[in-house]
Amino acid sequence: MRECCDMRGFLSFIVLRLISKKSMSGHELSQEIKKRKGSKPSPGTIYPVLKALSENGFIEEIKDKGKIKKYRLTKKGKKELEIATVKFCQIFYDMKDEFGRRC
Amino acid sequence: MRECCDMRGFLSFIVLRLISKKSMSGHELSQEIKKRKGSKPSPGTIYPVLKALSENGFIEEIKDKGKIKKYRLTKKGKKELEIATVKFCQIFYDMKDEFGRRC
DNA sequence: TTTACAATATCGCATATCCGATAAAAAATA
DNA sequence: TATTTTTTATCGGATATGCGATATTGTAAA
Repeated sequence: MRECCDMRGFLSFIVLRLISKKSMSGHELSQEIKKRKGSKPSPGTIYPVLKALSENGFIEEIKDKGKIKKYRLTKKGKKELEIATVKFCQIFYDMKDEFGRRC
Repeated sequence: MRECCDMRGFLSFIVLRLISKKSMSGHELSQEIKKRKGSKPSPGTIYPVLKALSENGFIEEIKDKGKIKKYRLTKKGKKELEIATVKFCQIFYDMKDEFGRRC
């Protein structure tokens, strides 16, 4: 075991959540994720995730020329995020207390 | 993509959390996880996880008569859970609001 | 004791996740 | 425009995660 509870997985979920609040580029996402997780996802991690989310119609590019490509949620993506959030809350409902204590 | 955000991973974390509240057997854990996630982990999933956690000294058996083994956290396991919980809160700190709204 | 059942254990397989290296493209700067 | 830097894209490989099938073990019931 590499490390118990290294919080793998959930990267798509985190990305959807971050984008839902503010349109972001791959690079910005990487930086925000580094802030939270401590480690920055490698380019080989983040871009394939964005590609997959894109291909599945959950996010879409907004690119005005001269600027870095950013992503925003689609309608489908919003639905997906809502579903995932509900699931998350069901699974971790008792983390509420932890958050209350720690944040 | 199987499904975006299917909440894979985190099984060890969930197990540690559940056991931290109440000593449980593999079977009980499966049932509680089914309640939360909707799907029950297969025996081929849950028992290897318990074995790994055990071998790493995070949990230990309390065997009261019978074949039903229950597990409890060790001191090392408590530390590990604390570390993981802090990390979790850092990554998902803004889920606090969601919990507030939904639970 | 024999049978039936429930809980646990293990195996092989499929897929997902993530990384590092490398390349390409775009933007910024000179 | 030419050059450098930043950002994005892709590929191969390593490891993790989880499933289903099967076997084992222990318990209770017949």
